[in-house]
Amino acid sequence: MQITLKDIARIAGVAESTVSRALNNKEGVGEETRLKILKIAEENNYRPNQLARGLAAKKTNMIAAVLSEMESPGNIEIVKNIEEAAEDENYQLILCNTKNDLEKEKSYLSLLESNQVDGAVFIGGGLVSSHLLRASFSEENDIVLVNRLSEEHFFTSVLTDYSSGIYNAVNHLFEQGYRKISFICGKRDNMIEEEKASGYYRAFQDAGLEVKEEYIFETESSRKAGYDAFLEIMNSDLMPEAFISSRELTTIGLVEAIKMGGYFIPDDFAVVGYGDNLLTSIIEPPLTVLSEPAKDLGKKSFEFLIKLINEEVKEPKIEVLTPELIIRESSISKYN
Amino acid sequence: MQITLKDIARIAGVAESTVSRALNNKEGVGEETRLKILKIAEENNYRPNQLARGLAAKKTNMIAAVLSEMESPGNIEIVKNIEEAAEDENYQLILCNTKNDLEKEKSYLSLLESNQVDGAVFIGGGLVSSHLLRASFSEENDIVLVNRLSEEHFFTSVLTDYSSGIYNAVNHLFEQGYRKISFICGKRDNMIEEEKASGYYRAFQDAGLEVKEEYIFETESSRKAGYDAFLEIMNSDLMPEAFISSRELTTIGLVEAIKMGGYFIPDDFAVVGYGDNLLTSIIEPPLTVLSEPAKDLGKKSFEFLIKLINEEVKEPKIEVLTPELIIRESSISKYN
DNA sequence: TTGTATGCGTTATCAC
DNA sequence: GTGATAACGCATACAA
Repeated sequence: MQITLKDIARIAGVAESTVSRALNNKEGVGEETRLKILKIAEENNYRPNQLARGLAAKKTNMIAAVLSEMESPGNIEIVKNIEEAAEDENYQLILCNTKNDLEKEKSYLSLLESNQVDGAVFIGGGLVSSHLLRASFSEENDIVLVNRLSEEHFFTSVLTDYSSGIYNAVNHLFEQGYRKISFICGKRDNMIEEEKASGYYRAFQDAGLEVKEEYIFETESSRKAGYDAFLEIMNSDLMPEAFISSRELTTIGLVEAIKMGGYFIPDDFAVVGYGDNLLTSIIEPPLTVLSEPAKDLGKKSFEFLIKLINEEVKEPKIEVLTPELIIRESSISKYN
Repeated sequence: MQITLKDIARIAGVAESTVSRALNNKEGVGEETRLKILKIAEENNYRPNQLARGLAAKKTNMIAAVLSEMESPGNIEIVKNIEEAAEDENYQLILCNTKNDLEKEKSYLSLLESNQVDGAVFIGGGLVSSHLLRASFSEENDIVLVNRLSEEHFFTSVLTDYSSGIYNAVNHLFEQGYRKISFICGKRDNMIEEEKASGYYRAFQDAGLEVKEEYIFETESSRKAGYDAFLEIMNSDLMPEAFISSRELTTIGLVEAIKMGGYFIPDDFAVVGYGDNLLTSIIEPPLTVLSEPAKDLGKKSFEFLIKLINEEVKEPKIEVLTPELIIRESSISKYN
């Protein structure tokens, strides 16, 4: 059995409250007794029971990272950075994977409601569900959103400015001389995907060009969807010169399909993908990508969450980070 | 404020213990009262406080996944599978990243000792530290090791049979006609790396061939280390025909270096790498790899942990899973 | 079947 | 500076 605070009190011949104060570096305990208590605790390898502590203090020093999916390297990267930041502040991180299942999300939300965690950061996923919305209305639930939008209600959020990201990507392709640019994005009832699309439109508009709707493909977010999208396009009579893929997994599938079809990048098709990870940098040819600011997304979101928990801020804050366009071979025109 | 069990008892006009029983589906509560209680709980969105529950029942339904590093996709994959298995059993998972820092590992160990988690699975990392050893001697700490070895003491473990994995890899290369096979592994004071090396030796021995020590390179586990290893080899006068890289990151670096040097795989050098992930399957050419049984590593380790927690087993069990050799283009000899 | 009482390990509020 | 003592929210042994 672990040694408890009560045991230490008994050994030291003092009251539990004194031990508690000494161990927590609170004032009101003589230097001599403090030292004695610390020594006993050390010798007996005392570990405060976090449950009891959390119960009494109404604070667990745990937060939940609720992921919409664990497939994309980008999300993992964000979690990694949250974990790092959390560790610095002595917070533990509970990993939750909803797989885009609202029921699961709902159940993870109860971590907050049952006071098991002090706060939660939701990473990715569709428009906020009613559960989330409802939870956030209770002042006690501290929630931060990463790369996730809400319609009616403001959450403290850290977002990627996908619109300007795509805008830059399109312009880059324009500069390379490409005009027939196919855009592979997600279903546009998803606000984030709609935002990406807006960047596409805006770029064409600003260049005085007209968008041809046929060049926009809405697909699921998966490797296979990216692969299939290319096949479908090849079966049509549009012959794009370039592709922009707005998500990590579809980017991979798209590139696979192009290569599998015996085509060359960028000679036959230029490609701008999404996500700066091992894969996109190593694949042949190295891919021009929009690089998600994963590090800052992680750090910032945790920072916001801590401020919410500590009640240093009241109104929701929103920070928007711009993805960086990392230009590699896949989008460089040979006619340039 | 969240509604508590006491509140429900008051509303229902019964004792707290009755409410507790009803809510936990325990016997000894009338059907009528049970229904009434359940209804009240439902209406008020009651969430049991997990801290209080854990404190009283000495069980938190949380486990820790302690990762030696979060860089390798394989480890992430294992965590993902643990999370999945855990969710099925209604366990939460705390994510801990030690970055191979023993001090951090030690601090995460206190999660166990402070009863914040019911058990922990340690994924990867060097020989078990004394802290781990000590912790495991206390019967109360339920620990499972994944891909990690211990010298003196048996832990419940799920291991990858690296030795036979490498053995098979070497034999595969033999069959392809390669004899000068360079082996890039980790420092061999790490038992797992030593085990991998043993597979290399064994394969040569069984084939009646002699191992040339110069062909074995011990490096760090990183992309850069793999890259540098190739450069170093090119600067020597050994001209290997094939490479076996025993870790994910070095595999990637190695392939990069080969391509960067203007060489072709497998024409100039055959390659067998480690880790079946997006990258190794998509890279050009697709890599022959030893595929880590990540799914089973995850499932099995959680399964073991649960049995330890539930005290269904007493003595440590060890399960050894064999990595699968996935043969792709990178190791197929053109002279075959 | 139901209620009472106690304990889980800590923090916090009082007195002294 | 220190010590009782009451919470925190729930589970459980025992009594009724």
